[in-house]
Amino acid sequence: MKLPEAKDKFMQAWGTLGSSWGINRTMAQVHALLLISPDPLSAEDIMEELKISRGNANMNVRALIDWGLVSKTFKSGERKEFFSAEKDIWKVATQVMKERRKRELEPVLKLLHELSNVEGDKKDKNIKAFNDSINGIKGVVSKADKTIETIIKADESWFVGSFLKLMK
Amino acid sequence: MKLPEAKDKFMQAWGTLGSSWGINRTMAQVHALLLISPDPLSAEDIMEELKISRGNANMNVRALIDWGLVSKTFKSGERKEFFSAEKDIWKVATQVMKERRKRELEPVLKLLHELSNVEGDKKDKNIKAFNDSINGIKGVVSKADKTIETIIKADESWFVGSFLKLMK
DNA sequence: AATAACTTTCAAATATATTTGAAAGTTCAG
DNA sequence: CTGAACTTTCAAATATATTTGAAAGTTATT
Repeated sequence: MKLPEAKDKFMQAWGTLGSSWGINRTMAQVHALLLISPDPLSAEDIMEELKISRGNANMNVRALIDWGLVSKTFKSGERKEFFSAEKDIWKVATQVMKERRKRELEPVLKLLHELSNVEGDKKDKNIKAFNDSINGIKGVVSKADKTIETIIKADESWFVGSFLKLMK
Repeated sequence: MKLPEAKDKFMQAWGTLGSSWGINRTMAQVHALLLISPDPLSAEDIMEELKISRGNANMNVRALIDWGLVSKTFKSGERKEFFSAEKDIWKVATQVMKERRKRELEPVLKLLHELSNVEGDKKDKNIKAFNDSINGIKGVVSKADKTIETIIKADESWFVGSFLKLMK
């Protein structure tokens, strides 16, 4: 397969994967494009490669910066901004985990805590079923939360090298 | 907080969480409803509780069955179907991981493999950047894939009890 | 201070995803 | 069989999310 075709398939696939994980398709495609570019790209480059408007390019690049996956760079003598993506995929993965943990897991945990004890007769089977569910979910969600925290703090070599051995 | 309010907040939150993880909001709400119901519910019950149409209720219940999270049950003397959700949250979590792995991770891995070696001069920096990206991603994705596989095979007590200790 | 080179914003347009509801399909009791 | 009780389907309607592009904003240069 030639490079242009491969690039295209990759950006497509990254976009699809992103959108099934709650990340806007175009944002994921911009990310893919920057990931495989050896040099930083300008807004124009992005608009052109992905055939998207200036506004769209701008918004999605901002979002990626907000997620900590992309940063601005400057070329001497050029006034416009260039963008480049973090190339270390392990860092990308931990950064995404960190953000999603903060944005989604933490609020859910907070709510689950609030829902932990409803008023009323603990013998009522509706109340009992509810409390049991909430507690079960709370257990698994907070375990997942702590696991992610540990993974984020661990370094790549640990993950790559030891994880599977430890799990045996 | 009283039960009806708590139920409502929970179904709401589960719906929101679902939709940021690529699961249709209503499907997640139906799931939440069944999770906290001590007894199986009929299509009518679901329609009424969530104020959704028959078709919608039917489609989402089917999808949940398809995901292995909900099953049909019957009441003697009743002709209609009742539905109940798997109550063990650990099983729910592993089931979801299993499905997403199959539906999303595996196809991406297959593609990454195909993209692994593009034709052309390995010294060309565009080709080099592309190959490096793809290989890096392939490494992390397949590691994640294997990790999920291991977690799925492990049992709950392992996860709950030993995971954090092992990670230290 | 005026202009040029750029970036940001956001209301309107478009595209995508979900929901509805009525018709068609199925199953079962009589 | 037939009709009643139920489930499924799917085209059209609705709701939600994304995209556009032109105007407004910003910043550097002369």
